[in-house]
Amino acid sequence: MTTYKDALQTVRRDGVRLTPQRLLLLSIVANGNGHMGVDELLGKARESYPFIDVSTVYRTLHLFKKLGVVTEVAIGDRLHYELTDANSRHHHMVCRFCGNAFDLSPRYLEEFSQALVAQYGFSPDLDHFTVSGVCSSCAKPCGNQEEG
Amino acid sequence: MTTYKDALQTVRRDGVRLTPQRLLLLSIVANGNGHMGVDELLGKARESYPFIDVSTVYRTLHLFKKLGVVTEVAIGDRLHYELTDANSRHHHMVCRFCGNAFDLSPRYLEEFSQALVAQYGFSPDLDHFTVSGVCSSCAKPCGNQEEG
DNA sequence: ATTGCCGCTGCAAACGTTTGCAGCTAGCTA
DNA sequence: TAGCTAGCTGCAAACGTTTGCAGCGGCAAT
Repeated sequence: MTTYKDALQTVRRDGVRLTPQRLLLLSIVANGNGHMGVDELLGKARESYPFIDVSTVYRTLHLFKKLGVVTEVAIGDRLHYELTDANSRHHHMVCRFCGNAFDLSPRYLEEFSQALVAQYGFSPDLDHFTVSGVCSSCAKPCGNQEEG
Repeated sequence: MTTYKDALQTVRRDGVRLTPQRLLLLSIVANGNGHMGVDELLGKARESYPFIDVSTVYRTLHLFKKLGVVTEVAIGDRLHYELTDANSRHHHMVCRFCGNAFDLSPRYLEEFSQALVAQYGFSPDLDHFTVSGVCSSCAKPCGNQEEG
């Protein structure tokens, strides 16, 4: 699992600088459980460096996303950020009742993707795909409480 | 094509009132080309009724969406609104280069959906699905200009 | 070690969207 | 037709995110 060190190297490219703020944010994303929003990241960052600004967090996350170092995952209305791990690429299924996220194997999307290319000549971006729905637990008759 | 009249009836449900503002916005969405953002809707609405407020547009669109009368389609960063037409349900493929939206037959998603239910017991919400990617025109060697 | 360049930061203002509130009005009742 | 009530509107302020700007600081050349 070399993703964090790979990420560091990636950030150094093209005159992009590895500043303390960026190191801090990268380590927070890397050590986080993988599903942190901007608020959480800012809060954690301020524990180490209280002067960091919200705009720096946004700018840094956008940069990391552009560099492919972090992945932005839309869960409900919120955007979450996690370290991109090319070796264990996966997608998400998010339950709209309980909010839990489940991993989804890429194989189902591969079929879908191939069909689109063949039929329409359209190459879908399916690197980080999230689909909303209802999970098996919440689908049970007694379990479907919204936002449980 | 009875969608507009159906929509009017739907809006009357549950003590929800049919105000001039709502009628106006509904007719604009219904007569629009199907891909209008909040700005455009507000502008069009103000041609008929200059005093209408942005917040009313947002609130009305959210209401219509909740009632299932309009469909919210994410195209790039923008949200577009179109009248829901249950009889011609379709999905969208949006090209990230030229921004054009293409209709996608639901059959490909049905296979995908069935696989998810069978494999994970997860029922995806695929009523209004939008996938980003690159269209056949922009995939040609000379055609891939961003935001063309 | 000093200099200069250029990318990054924090601040503050701008932007798009949401929310609280007081007054207004659609639609019901008589 | 008149009156009532609950839902709706416009306003303004709040919120989360983005952008412009002046100054700071890392890096490379000297």
